[in-house]
Amino acid sequence: MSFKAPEGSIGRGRSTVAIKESLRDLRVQLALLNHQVGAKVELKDVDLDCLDLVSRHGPLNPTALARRAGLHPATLTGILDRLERGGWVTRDRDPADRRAVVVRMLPDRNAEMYRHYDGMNTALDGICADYAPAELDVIADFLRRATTAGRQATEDMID
Amino acid sequence: MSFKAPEGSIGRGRSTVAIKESLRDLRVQLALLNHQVGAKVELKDVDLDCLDLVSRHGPLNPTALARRAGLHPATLTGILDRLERGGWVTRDRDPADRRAVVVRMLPDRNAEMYRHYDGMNTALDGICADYAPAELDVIADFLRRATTAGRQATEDMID
DNA sequence: ACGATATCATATGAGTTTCAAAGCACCAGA
DNA sequence: TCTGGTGCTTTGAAACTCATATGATATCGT
Repeated sequence: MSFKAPEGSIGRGRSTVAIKESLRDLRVQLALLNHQVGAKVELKDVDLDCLDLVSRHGPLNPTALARRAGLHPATLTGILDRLERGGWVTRDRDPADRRAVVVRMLPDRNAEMYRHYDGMNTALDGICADYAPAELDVIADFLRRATTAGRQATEDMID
Repeated sequence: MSFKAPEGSIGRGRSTVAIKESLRDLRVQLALLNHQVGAKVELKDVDLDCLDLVSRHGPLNPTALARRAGLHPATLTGILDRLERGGWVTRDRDPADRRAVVVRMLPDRNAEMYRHYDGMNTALDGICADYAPAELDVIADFLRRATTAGRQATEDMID
């Protein structure tokens, strides 16, 4: 997917290669978009990634988040400090296990964050409007499967 | 695209929302995959992004790269130091303008980098194999357009 | 129930990174 | 040749990452 395939190993079809190239460009571009959003809200790229994970995978504790993000637990303390200082998340003590901490994104701020992606969102709405419902289903399906593949590839790499 | 839409603003169709959600997941997942690759080759996430840009947009000078990556020129010096030390890129003086520097990725290393994405690549080949050629074209087209939208949204954010 | 061990988050400290500003080398126009 | 502008790097201060140590709590074995 990332970085050009050596000459010998062309994939089965032209479109498959095109898809992988586009996916690579898309990744970089979304990273840059995120970087700009991060600049707006005064957060590091990695902070935004963590916030995304929290917002997505519900309330979770720092250790689980660190594992998910591939970061050292101590590093996460600093990241959570910034996120908490900025009012993006709360750190609550788990009543069941008082060692544990539960990180939770604040809903209002979620909406605020969403606003920063407004341009991209409306652009995507416009793009999607050009496709037939069946085509949209194909695209959605592909993206889901690509994500799963990415997760698998990432896990396989941790050894 | 990133972060959940407020309840009121559901998009036109179910699939469009699903696509935006998946795109968000995909972004995070690819960032994590990159993070792991970065760990393997002892490069920071941002280094890998820059290397990707160099590998993609041909030989270019640090200033142009800094603009593309949304980074401070001084920051790029450090990044290029690491990339050069690791033998990923070369810094050549431009003979026409001896202030200028041309950054160029070394082809051998390109192939080596490609190997780290092997798992993801074969997974994607497998996924693509399940689609008809016409469907693959639809997907490739969508990804291209989404990338363009991302680029536009990023540029609009720099003001 | 009690002590030993494990787990969770954070503090500490060393090494690294980022970025603004200054500096150096070079180019181009007057 | 002077002057201003451009391109990259160095400098120094602040911030960041992460291995290890620490303190608080939980769980296991007996």
